[in-house]
Amino acid sequence: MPTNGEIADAFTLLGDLLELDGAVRHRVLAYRRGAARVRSAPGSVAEMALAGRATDLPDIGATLQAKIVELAQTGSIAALEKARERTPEGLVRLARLEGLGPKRAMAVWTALGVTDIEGLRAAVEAGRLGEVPGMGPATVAQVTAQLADPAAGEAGAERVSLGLALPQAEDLARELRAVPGVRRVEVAGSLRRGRETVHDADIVVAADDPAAVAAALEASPLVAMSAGGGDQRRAVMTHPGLRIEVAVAPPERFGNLLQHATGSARHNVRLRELALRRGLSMSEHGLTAGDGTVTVHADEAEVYAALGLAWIPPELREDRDELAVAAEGRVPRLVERADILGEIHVHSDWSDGRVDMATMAAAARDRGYRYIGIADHSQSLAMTRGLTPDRVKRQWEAIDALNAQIEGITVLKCTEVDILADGRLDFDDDLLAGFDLVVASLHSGLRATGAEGTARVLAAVEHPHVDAIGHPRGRMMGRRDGLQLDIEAIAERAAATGTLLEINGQPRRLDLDSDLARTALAAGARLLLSSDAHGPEDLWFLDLALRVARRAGAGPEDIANTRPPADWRA
DNA sequence: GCCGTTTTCGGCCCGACTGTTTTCAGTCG
Repeated sequence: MPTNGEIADAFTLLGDLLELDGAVRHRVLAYRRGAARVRSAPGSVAEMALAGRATDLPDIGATLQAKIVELAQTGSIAALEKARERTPEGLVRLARLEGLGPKRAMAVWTALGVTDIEGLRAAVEAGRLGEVPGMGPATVAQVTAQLADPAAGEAGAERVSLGLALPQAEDLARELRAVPGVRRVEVAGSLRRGRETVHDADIVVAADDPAAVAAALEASPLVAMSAGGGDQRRAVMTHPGLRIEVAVAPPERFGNLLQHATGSARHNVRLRELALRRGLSMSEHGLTAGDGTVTVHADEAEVYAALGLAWIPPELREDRDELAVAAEGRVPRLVERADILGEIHVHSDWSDGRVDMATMAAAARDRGYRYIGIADHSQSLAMTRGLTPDRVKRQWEAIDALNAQIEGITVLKCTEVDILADGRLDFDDDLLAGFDLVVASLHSGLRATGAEGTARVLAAVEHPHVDAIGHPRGRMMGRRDGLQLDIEAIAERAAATGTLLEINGQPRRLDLDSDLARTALAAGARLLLSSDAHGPEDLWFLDLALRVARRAGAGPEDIANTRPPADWRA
């Protein structure tokens, strides 16, 4: 049975090949919309299609459903194979290079016979790219620069974690707020929507004089180089290599610009379609009526209100069902930073943390937490100085002493106990019973494929002493995707046993991700937010986990951290 | 290829910017 990801990949490729072949634009877009819809669907779309129910999903019609059935039953799609014969697949990567696109990629093929990246490299080295009609020196230089990267044109190349991009964007936003004449500055785009990875950052600025903003960018110590732009938008590159787009509008239409720049693109398309049905043309410049009068909005909520919609949290603007929900005024109350009372998965220098428990507890108190759970590693994880049972008991004594001395916060005796290869835990039950709370995590066998990962996680979920599963999938961005978990099965058992599933806020983990978390919530499970901090400066990673939870649609009642642990079982 | 507060056919979001242009197509977000 093909996974949603495999179906989505097939549709994406088919759309790309059709686009190169010059197919009608909206047919191409239909495949891309279908791919996105399948990819984010909570259950198996192949099973739905075999039951004739995939057409219940928006953007999936009879034709796409038939192709999903074909893929499930034969392992391939005839239309995709035909498209591959007609158009070399390597051109897809060419078309992804900046400055190229489907038209120019095809022109390169026609003029030079180049069908893949390697062929393009050879053509560039031979100085022949400029022979292609429509390719001037600027485009040749742009393409040549990208070819130095071995991953040039690969899908998803150069996506960076939310946790690495967000601080850079916020630092620049803070600088811009101090510029004379600047009234408001917000981080927008996929960062504002809380996407786990982004390929650039967007900042919007309310100011009457765009030139002052441009000058400030030019002078900023955070900026390595300017990356072009005009009066309304400028792009810069930070020293770590993040591209940040800065858009400027006068304060009276800041709401229109913020809404536009936040996206998602699909959400905005739906919004503009809705506007058209009401006789309004919508853009970042405002709402234009049929007689040409333009209405502008200083605040974003006014834009939605002008279309008869309640304001929609940015994390939900992904073209699921949010417009219908907002039209009915049923927008959910998502979990917020102020709801968070504490967390139970941070480390100390008893294992691989950088500071002692008292320092961590004081830092947690400074964030307004009422409790903090020290969850150091268990004995099997030797490289982290995992605790033996003897050291666990000494740590408990130290925590008792700390609680007697520290004020304003309660320190909890927790552990991040390893789930061993056979699904058993790294401590025996007697010892586990002595902890306030037990987080069980996988740290080995994370490249396994198939069902064994699910079985190990399920064994831990069923364990009577386990309160939460840490970073369930075990992904590490840029290194491994982690396990292919049957998250529905896990979440159902987690709901039945009262076991929490963690959203780990480490920038390279963000695990569960928002799609898995959304599915887990639908199956009735509750979530635990963790920074997995190894020092005080990591505690803000919890804010990243919070964004992921909001993207999953989680409200305060879905998140354990909004309550004291004493309430969790109830 | 999808879809319906104009529709089962004929539409399908909107604008900025760039480069190669002799008036605009292609790309990008």
